Amino acid sequence: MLGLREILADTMKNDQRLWRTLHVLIHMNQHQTPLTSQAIGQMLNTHPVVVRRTLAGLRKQNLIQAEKGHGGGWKLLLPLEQISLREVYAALGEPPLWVLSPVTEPRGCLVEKAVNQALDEVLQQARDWVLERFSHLTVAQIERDFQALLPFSERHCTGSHDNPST
Amino acid sequence: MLGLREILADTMKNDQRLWRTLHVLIHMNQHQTPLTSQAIGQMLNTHPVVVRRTLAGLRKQNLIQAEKGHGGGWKLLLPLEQISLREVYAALGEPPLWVLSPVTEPRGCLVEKAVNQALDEVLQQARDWVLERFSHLTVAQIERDFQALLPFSERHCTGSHDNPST
DNA sequence: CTATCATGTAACATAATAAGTTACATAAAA
DNA sequence: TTTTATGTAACTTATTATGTTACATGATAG
Repeated sequence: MLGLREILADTMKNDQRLWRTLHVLIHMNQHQTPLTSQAIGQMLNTHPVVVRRTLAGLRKQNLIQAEKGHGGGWKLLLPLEQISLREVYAALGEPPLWVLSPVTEPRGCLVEKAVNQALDEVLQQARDWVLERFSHLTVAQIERDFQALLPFSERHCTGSHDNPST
Repeated sequence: MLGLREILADTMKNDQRLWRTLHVLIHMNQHQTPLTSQAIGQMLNTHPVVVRRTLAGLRKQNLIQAEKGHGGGWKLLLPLEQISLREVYAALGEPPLWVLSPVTEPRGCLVEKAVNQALDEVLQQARDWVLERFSHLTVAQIERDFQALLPFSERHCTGSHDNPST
C-alpha cells in the first residue's frame, strides 16, 4: 500500500472506525458476493489489516461473517434493518466519544470535585443522548439516504464503488 | 518538577484544559492575592509552563490578567458570575470535543456521503446541545456547588488548597 | 542600579492511541 | 499442492496534549 498519506494529507488521527464500518456495511449489503478485506481497503483507502482489525468486533457479535479461501471475504449475517448504530458502536468496543478528559483521580480538592461533577453531568447526558439517537438509527436508514442521493436512473443499481470509484 | 507521572499514573492524554481552567478560576476567586503559575501548577499537579500556556487564551480575552515581578501572578478581571463555560471554552480556542473523526475528505462515494451526513447530524446536534448548556452554566454556579460540598463550619472560609491540600 | 521574581514563548521530549505495515499462521477452494 | 483469503501479533508512524528546558522580558524590592 504505497504512501496513501502523501496523496491524501487528511487530518488522519481521530477515530474513523465508526464511519468506516457503516460505510462497509452498506457496501456489503449491495454486493451479492463477499467483499475481501483488500477490496474494502480500497474503498476506505486503508490497509486490509486495518479492515480486519476494525471488523473483528462485528464478527464476534455475529453481525457479519468472514470466510477464507477462494471466493471468501466478508458478508452480512443480518439485514441492515436489524443493525442500529448503537449495536455497531457496541461491537467496536464502545470507544470513547469525548476528547475531554474523563477527569483525573480525585485528589481531595473539593473545587476539583465540583468541577468534575458539573462537567460529567453535561458530558454524560450528551453521551446518553447520542447513544439514544444511535439506538434508533439503523444502517438501513442511512442506506436509504444514500439511495436518495443517487440520480434517478441509478436508483436501483447495485452500488457506487463499482463505477464512480472509491 | 520531579516525576509527577510516576506518582499518579493517570490516563494522562486527553484534553484537560477545560476542567483545569475552571478549577483555577475558582481558586483565583477565593484568593485575595494573585496566584503564581507555580502555585497553580501545584494545585493542578502540572508544570507552571503548562499553566501559562493554558491560561494564555483567557488572558487574551481579558477574562484574567497576569502580572510580573514580586507579588505578581494571575487574577480575575471579571466576577465569576459573568464567566460562562462557553466563554472559557471559546477562550481555550474551542478545541475539538469529539474523538470521532470530523470525517475525511469527500471522495465521491455517495455511501460515504450519506454516512457522513448521518453522523454529522447527530454529533453536531450533540455539540450544539453541550455548548448551549455551557452558555448557561457560569463558573460561579460551580463555585456554589463547591461551597455546598464544604462542611458547615468551613462554609465561609477561603478555599481548600490552603489546608486539605492539592 | 541590580538582584530577584514572575510571566511569555519557542523548542524539544514524552505519552497515548488509532492507523498503517510487516510477517506469519491457518483455513478453504481450485 | 498452490493459491487465496482471513486472524493476529508485533512493530512503525502520525497526531496532539502534556511535560520540560531554556531564555527573554518586565516589575518590584533592596
